[in-house]
Amino acid sequence: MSNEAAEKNSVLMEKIVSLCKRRGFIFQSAEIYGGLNGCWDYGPLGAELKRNLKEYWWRKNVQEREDILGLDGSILNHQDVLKASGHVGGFSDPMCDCLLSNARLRADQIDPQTGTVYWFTGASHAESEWSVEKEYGVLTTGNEDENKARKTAKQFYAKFLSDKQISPKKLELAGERSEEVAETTQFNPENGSLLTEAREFNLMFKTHMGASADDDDESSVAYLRPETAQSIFVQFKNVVDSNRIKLPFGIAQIGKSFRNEINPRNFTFRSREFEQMEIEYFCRPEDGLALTDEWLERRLTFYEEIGIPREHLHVLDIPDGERAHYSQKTYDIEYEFPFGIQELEGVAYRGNYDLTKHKEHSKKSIEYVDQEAGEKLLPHVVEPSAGCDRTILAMICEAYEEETITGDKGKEETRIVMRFDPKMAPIKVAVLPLLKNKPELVEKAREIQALLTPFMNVSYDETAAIGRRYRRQDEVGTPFCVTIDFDTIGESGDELKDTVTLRERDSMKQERMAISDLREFLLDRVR
RNA sequence: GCGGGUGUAGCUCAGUGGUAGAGCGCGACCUUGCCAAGGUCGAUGUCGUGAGUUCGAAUCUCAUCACCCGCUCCA
Repeated sequence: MSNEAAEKNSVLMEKIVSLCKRRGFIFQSAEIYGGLNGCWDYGPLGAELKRNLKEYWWRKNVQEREDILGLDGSILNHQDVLKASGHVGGFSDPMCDCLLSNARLRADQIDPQTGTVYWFTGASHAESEWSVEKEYGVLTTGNEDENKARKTAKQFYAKFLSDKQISPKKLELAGERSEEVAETTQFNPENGSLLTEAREFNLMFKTHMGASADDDDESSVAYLRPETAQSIFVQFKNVVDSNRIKLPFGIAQIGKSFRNEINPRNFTFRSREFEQMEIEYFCRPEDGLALTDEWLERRLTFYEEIGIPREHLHVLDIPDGERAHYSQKTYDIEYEFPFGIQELEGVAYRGNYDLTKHKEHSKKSIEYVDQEAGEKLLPHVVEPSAGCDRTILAMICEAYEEETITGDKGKEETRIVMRFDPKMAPIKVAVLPLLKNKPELVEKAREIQALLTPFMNVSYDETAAIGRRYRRQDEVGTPFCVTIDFDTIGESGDELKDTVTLRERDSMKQERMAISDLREFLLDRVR
């Protein structure tokens, strides 16, 4: 992305964030207390939008399928579940920082080095009577000599100088000694500088069960789940036993998950609390790869159905070596966000890794029993795991449009319109009496509101000029507006009596429609 | 975590030490008429938070929180 394009997209993203707040889609969590890093609240319209997405996903993936069942697992997870899954221990990365360049490295990815370390205890500058005492070391390898180490050390100590005019070369090093080391990972391979001690970043939220549990009582430890998937694996046997279901079949779940992200970024994209929509689709080992491809296609179709076109999605076939070791195939479905192409969903073929781990750790028999074939097996699984909040954000970014329109008087103006798919739109129809100081119009409008409310989310607005009200609805993506005028109440004769103006969001076209036809017409388009 | 930037009304922003501002939006009323700019009236601020300097701080200093950008990270 060029700088110019990045700047443009950054401005676009700011406008989207601003609209989300202004119209009540998304607010910063605890804003009046200064905000809570990485957490967001959905306002009235955001809550509607999210419900629409989740309900549609559930309908398509659970209710309309005989082979997929739903689950709603607890958010608090038993520590043994996450030990078995590898999240405890494995879900943290030891990191260290370079003392010289501040670069951050993963401690487990540093190649061990052998060479001579030159240690120093501090440095001073005689002319300005400045000095610092701090242990520091530089590793030299191969044919590098001690002068290189001294130069590096001076650069390090110069970081503590208050007078930046003093050249690092003018510093006097103190307490030099050398040491031979082998296979060390304490030094930055790039520049030989000493690193900080490796620090653990545990990415899970840990808590203690029981109101009187002690903080250092290890047995009371529980975790907020880092993914919804584990309860599906853990309850696999119960689901099988309580339902007459045969392979292949899936278990689906929508719910909150929590990760202590080091660096939350990009509005709601990387949040510490987020919602997932996951399916674990269990199958025979020989069907896994083909089903992975099938699920990828099905998921791409889903995004199209909710208004995210295929051409704004990218499929990343994760190459060997970058996938989790147990995965034979993984696709990432990515969307072109203004801040870059980023992952919405992963479709991963996980083999039977998870069930195997839970069988081992629980020491319970959780195999699937195939009565007909007379065999027991741990099925393989394909996991389409979608980010709900990320999908919402993609829908918002995709819907946002600034349209330049030329008005009657030839002047150009900008119309901000959210082109949500009508199925997803938070408000389906706005009911607008042309004037609010005419009781007959208001009364008729209230009747139409009452007529439609049981079937869809309706908004009633009688303030301001009619054009302004249309634009307000455009900004929140309401696909239809119904306007009640004097013809509706029979002022122009019986032919137009009980008809209204129906205005469509995207085209801004208007048509006259009988009130009695409204419900069916709208339901056909907003479900 | 590092570096840079930002934080003032609902939104966008002006305000470089001396009375807190503008535009838009919002609310009420008027308006027989359909794509935001007709009229009248009105409400709104711990100037992100906390400390310090000062007779006096939105403004200067320090700390802190949040957001944005670039690194880094993302099982």
